[in-house]
Amino acid sequence: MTVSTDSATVGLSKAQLAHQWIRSRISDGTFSPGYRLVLGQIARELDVSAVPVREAIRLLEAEGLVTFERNIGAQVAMLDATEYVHTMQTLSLVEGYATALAAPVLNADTLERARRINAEMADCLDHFDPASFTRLNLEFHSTLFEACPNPHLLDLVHRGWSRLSALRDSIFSFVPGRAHESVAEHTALLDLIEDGGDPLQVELAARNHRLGTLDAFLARQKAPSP
Amino acid sequence: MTVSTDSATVGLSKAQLAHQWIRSRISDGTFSPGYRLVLGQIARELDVSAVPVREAIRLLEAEGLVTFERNIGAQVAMLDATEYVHTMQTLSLVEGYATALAAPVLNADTLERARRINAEMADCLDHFDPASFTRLNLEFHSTLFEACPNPHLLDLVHRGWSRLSALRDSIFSFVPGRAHESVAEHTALLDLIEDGGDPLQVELAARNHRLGTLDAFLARQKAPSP
DNA sequence: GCGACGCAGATCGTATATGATTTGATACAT
DNA sequence: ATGTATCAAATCATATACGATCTGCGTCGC
Repeated sequence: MTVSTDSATVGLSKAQLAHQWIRSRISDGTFSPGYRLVLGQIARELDVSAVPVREAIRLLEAEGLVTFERNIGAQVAMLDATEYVHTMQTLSLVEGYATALAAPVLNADTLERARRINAEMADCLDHFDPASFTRLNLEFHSTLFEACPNPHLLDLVHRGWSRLSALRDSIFSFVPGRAHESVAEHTALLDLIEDGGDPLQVELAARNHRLGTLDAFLARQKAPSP
Repeated sequence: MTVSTDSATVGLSKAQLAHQWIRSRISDGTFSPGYRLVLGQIARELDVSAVPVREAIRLLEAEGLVTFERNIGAQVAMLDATEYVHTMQTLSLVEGYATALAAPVLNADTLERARRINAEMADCLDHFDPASFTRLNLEFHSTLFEACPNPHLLDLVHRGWSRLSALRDSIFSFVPGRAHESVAEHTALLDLIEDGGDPLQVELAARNHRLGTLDAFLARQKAPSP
């Protein structure tokens, strides 16, 4: 979706290549939280020198995906429960607003596509396919917020999702009860947008939908499956 | 406030030094929008090699303060009216929420300090001192949002202000009428917080206060001083 | 006169080499 | 046995050198 990493790499500097490559590895779970990123090691693997790799890692640090200490090294950010809460809180905020800004410019086709994606999500619940459900969930929300006319905001939304995907194997997990609720809220949100609902109402609906997922996680933390 | 740049520079890498140095130059207006940043030139001035300077510039690019093109060079971001709108919109959002999250943990001393700062701002209006007014405005808002317990959100707020300060000489300007309104809204916001107002109410008050400044700017754009 | 070609300067991009810092292990003294 | 000093390996940090790319200008052919 965002970048195919191996297809359209023409014109990119090696530093940018390394940046995307490492980010993909973090997103797909090859480098899980806590994994140590050694400059020389990655440089050899990508067949480049250490300088561009260093630059890539510093950029990832700025994005919050890795931590870095002078003369020590870098490692994929350890995203504990607190970090998860902060990230979800921020993402709920910016995505909610982005969705509200995007709502007025969404056409019927796009909304119809969102409904189809949501229907697929419901199917995933029937067949118990959490992986597809998670993938489709991003697809659903993307369909809405990608139309946001404010590029800064959109960038923040992307970064938020990027962080979340980095920890999908460590903390985040599929909560069946919440998932059903989620699908229903998607429908409600689409209805609200289609009816040309008040922007603030759309914003809060989108925000609270995401915060609901956070709450479900927190409730699950307190009382692990008995 | 954020960094003194020349005082506590111990333990920082040269790349970090360059990063802060360039950022300060952008913030204080030495490098105004459009200014061309030449690697070798800056490297000579700071008496370091080009590599750390390059890293610093790439980080500034990621922050949105400079634009960068392969084999061409970097320049301080040209922040036109559209960019200003997007930045203000995003900042209003994140700062509003950060303020709402911070509100419950503000103590009486802090609120009292905010009131004093606001009183000083009113004085600046009487003596027509736009520069101090602008400085105090940041100080006022910092007093409130710095207590925000979500570090990601706080970082976004800082970045927003950083961007704004970068263009203070090009677009942003002091609008006397709006400034009076601003002081009044500050008081209303403090009252709301002190009364333990509903978080959403605090958020929207803080947000709309900032958006009001944006609106004043837009109105001024359409109808320049007659 | 006008457009295409090509050269020179400027600037970025990266590889290589060297220095600085940290870490961990080992040996020694108490 | 424990604590400390010392050394070697690993790793980051940066300077230097060289290569790649772009820009602007001058020249040549038409």
